[in-house]
Amino acid sequence: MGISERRERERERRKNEIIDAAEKVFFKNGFESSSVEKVAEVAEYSKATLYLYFSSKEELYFAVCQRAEGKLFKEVDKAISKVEGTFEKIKAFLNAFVEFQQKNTDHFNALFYLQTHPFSLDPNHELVIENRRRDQKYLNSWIELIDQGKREGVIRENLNPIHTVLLIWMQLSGFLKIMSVVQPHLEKELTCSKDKLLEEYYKILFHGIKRD
Amino acid sequence: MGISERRERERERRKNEIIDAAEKVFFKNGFESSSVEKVAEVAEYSKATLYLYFSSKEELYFAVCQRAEGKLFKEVDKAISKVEGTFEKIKAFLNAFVEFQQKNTDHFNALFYLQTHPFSLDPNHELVIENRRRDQKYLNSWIELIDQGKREGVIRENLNPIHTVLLIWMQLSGFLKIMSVVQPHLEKELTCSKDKLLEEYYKILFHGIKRD
DNA sequence: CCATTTACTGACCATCGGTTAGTTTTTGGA
DNA sequence: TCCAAAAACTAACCGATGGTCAGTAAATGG
Repeated sequence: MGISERRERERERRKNEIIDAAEKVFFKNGFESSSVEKVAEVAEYSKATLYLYFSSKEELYFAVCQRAEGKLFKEVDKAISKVEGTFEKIKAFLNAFVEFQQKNTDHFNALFYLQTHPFSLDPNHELVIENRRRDQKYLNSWIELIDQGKREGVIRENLNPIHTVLLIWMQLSGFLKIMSVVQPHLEKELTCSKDKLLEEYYKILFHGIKRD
Repeated sequence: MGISERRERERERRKNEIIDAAEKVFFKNGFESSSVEKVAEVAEYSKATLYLYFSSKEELYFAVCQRAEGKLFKEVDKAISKVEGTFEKIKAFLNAFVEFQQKNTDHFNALFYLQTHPFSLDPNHELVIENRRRDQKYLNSWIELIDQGKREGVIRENLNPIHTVLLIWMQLSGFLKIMSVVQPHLEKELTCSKDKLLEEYYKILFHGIKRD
């Protein structure tokens, strides 16, 4: 049937247009302060129609975040592929992440909010499963990188690659999020710039994982 | 006037009872999913009465968090005072923090939510100023500790104490929060326990800041 | 030509944060 | 003892919001 396929395609396109609208609204006001009504207005549909495409406000937000994550992964991949060597790749990874947070603060905050906010989405939801699979795949490539670093002898032998990757991820997201919250206050009251702090972070991290 | 003082005292006591009730409700359901109506019900007042004591839901939440932070600081202080030596104190600090998160997950999550969620509380509000002063004081005592470690020669010379303290704080809160979110998933899909991960974190951090 | 499916929406509901207008209780001076 | 002012409290309300439902209009396909 050619017609039903065209219909499916158009439905997908409309869905994407709704995500476009949702992105604008959510990025501007955050999850809590955005209303489905407003998203519908920007998408030029009625609110009831949005609920034909997304079953809840959370699902809509999740779709926006998934797209943002795709963008992040893509940019990080690009940055990594430009350099050679385990340590250079780790550095490129960190730098790309920081740059992403600086240049796409909206995307980053949305992703962080999703990760730390207890959403009540069904774990068996198609989108959620797909997302988990992608995250897992990405994580594995990082574990592989650290493992390679160990084999090359540039990373300390007594470090577990899985732990190391998870820790870097945890530290980095904690760093970036808190930076985005306290940055202005920081520079005034502690005379402490973001760049200096980041530099110090690299220093401690690299010293912590590098082989003597 | 003895009467007006007694009145003030009773007002303060009622305020505390409301915070007791708010704590129960907020800890059980989180900020978003708790309603002021529900807090009022538990406190055995009408909702309108709560607004005579707290000017918004956020202010009420802030009061709950301030109490939680007091508890955290107290426990951390207790743990530190038991040991001697800079590195031992840092270890005690980290352990106390982790233990607090494990034993008082509700308190910890409330504090983290407050820190990362953009609340619209007046920065000149009495409670907010008092809180900032306490945080600052606490931070300073930590900076002093790291500085002492440097003078003693157990911490690397090229590390800035302010940066180091902030980084430890950022890393730790990122670590604990993500742990509290992904812990079940982690153990199943990555065969990676919290304790092992924490151990690895200590390893990397200490290796990163310790003098060779 | 018509029954079914698809796409869509206005009007509605329940809940929630916050306000208002008003009642009851406590007080302190005459 | 009386009474006006202040303090403590609340029922009823408001506007906004996430989500639902009954129903319309158009495309589809036999």
